[in-house]
Amino acid sequence: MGSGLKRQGRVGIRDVAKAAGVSPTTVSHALSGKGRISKRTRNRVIEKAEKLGYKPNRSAQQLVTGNSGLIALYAGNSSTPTGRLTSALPDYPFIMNIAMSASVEAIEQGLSMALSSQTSEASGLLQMGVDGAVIVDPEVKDPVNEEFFEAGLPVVTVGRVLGVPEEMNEHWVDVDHNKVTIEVLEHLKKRGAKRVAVISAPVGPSYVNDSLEGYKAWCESTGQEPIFHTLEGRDYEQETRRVTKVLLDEKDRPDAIFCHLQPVSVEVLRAVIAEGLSVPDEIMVATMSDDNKVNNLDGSGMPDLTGCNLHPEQVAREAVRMLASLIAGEEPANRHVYVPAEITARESTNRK
Amino acid sequence: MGSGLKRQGRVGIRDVAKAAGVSPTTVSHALSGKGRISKRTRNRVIEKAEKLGYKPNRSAQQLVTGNSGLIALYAGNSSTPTGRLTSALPDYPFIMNIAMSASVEAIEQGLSMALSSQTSEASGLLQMGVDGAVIVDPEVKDPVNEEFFEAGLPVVTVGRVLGVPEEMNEHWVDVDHNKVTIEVLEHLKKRGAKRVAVISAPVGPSYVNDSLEGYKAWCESTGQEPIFHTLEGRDYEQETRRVTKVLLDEKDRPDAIFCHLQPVSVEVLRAVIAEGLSVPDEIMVATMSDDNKVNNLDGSGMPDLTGCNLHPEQVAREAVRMLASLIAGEEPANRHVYVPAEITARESTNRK
DNA sequence: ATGAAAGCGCTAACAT
DNA sequence: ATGTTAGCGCTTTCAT
Repeated sequence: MGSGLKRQGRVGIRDVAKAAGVSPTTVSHALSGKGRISKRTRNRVIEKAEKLGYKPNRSAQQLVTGNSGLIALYAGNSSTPTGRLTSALPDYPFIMNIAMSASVEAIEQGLSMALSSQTSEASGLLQMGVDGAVIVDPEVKDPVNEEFFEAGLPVVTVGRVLGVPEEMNEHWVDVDHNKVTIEVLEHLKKRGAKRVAVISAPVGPSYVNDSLEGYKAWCESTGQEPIFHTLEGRDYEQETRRVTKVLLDEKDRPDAIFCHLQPVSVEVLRAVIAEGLSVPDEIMVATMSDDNKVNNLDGSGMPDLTGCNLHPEQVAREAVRMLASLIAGEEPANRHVYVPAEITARESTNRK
Repeated sequence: MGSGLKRQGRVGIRDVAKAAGVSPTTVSHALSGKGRISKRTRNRVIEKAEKLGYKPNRSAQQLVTGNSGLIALYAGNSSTPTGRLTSALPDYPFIMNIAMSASVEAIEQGLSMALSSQTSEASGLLQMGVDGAVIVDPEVKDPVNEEFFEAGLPVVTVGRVLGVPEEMNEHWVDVDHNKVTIEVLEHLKKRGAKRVAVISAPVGPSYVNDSLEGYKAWCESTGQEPIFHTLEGRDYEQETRRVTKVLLDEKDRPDAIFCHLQPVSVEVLRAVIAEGLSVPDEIMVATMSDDNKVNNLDGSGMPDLTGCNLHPEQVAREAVRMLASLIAGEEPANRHVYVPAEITARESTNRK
């Protein structure tokens, strides 16, 4: 026997049944909304259940339904270029946030969650009988997507899979990067920016496309000539310094730079200041990926960085909730969810 | 019904029993090592089980044993000073590594794992019926420790709880920071260091004590005067620059600097180079916390940083394994486990 | 609209 | 040393 000690006095479905004066079956139905039950009894049952603090025993539910109650959170290493100092930064905090929140939401949904960051682990989880998966920043070429798809297991992605038939990526949660990009651009404009340049993350994830489209549309509508560089991701720091130098040396120099990745913004900040230019007066800098634990730079001699709150916690929760629905055999309320994001203005764009 | 589709043709204990010509009970006993069974039949059963690819149904096991099969990984925010750029760095990769590995090991142990980083979440998990917890870098004052202790639930810590009676921290996994510190110091000495200074992480976690003790012992045995600064953790970058300046301005300047935290080392590297001194020829720099994804600085114009492989994956696995034993009601093989660590020499200490 | 009964896959008393 | 029996707490036919 384990340390379980047979959870003393835990209230079960029978206790609720007795208290409500009905059968266990009725309680089950009332709580799951499956059978046909009169409103009155249902409410009575629910009330009693809450009053007694009834929590269904997940093991029993899983045993009878045949589910394992386990889901995988797969955050592939795709977007984690290895071997460089700064390259680790954009991903860890974001994935940590997602993982923590997803884990909590999973618990609340009666599921538990296994993390995996490698293809082999993910396959292992499949073998172990997970009920479904959340895949963060999915890649088309990643075999994990296909494996789950072929196994017929429900998958919810965070970010869309670009370039595949819709039925292979039916369910996703995403941030409206297009919209938040435009919000940032408008903010910069309002603060007096005349020419806004963009330093983009390497192509691949859908958010890069989305943001760049937003930028192009905004340029079109405002008549500004688009100026953007897409990083290759081999060496963020070096590339960023190079690109920044190029931007600053242009005859018609941009007076605001918007970067997708937070560490890139920091490097831009460094480079701009090193060049003897003032932030935000001569150049404003903003980032899309933001981490409030990280962007507050005071004490480092650099201005706090304007960023976007992409609400990773909410993204994670929505994804897990959607997956839970799918596992329960329900059609989720929405198959596509956009989580709103908004700018967090700080010192680096506070031009007066 | 869920998508579980009643796991078709899944081999159960009865199938194994039939194949081995014994009863289900015997199979159960043979596989768990509980009852008294002859060696011969046990082996036969095990063989058949493997051949048929038998995997026990966790839900059924949990239902009957009364365990939830869920453990908590609690990595408190203690060691994560907030609000500063670099302060996020030391923790995220380490905790990510721990979390991922722990998660995988949990699965292998038939458990699943919920992440939590906040007291409230951890309490929530307790209410939800977790079977035990792994607590990373525990703090004495953290209520989470006590809550679990009082609930009588098994806890394994990663790092020791300092200053509490032994029975409140019976089970832990730790890295031998004392030993690895001395290994680094010896390495530096061998490379020609005459005076080694240490910049220590803020006090609290046991590893800080352990490493500093190692340093003091080493100083005593080599006759070097100890030179160390302990960061307060308010602003790593600024503090580090200040401390480094002080060290470099001493008349009898140290020619090697060992830091606990990787981002601190990077800042030291910057400061030393900015001061016009060469690494490793004039000053060697090394770090204790290391991340191979992060310490490889080439391309940034700075030498790769010598660090220590603290084997976070192994630490996590040991901790989960120990916890699994405790949950199963067994006395674990060891109540204290030291995971070996070793230096990873790189360019920043490669003085010829 | 509600309930009785069967059983998910496993473990653990209690025989033998 | 091995088998028999009785559930763990829940869902789900199938009656009523």
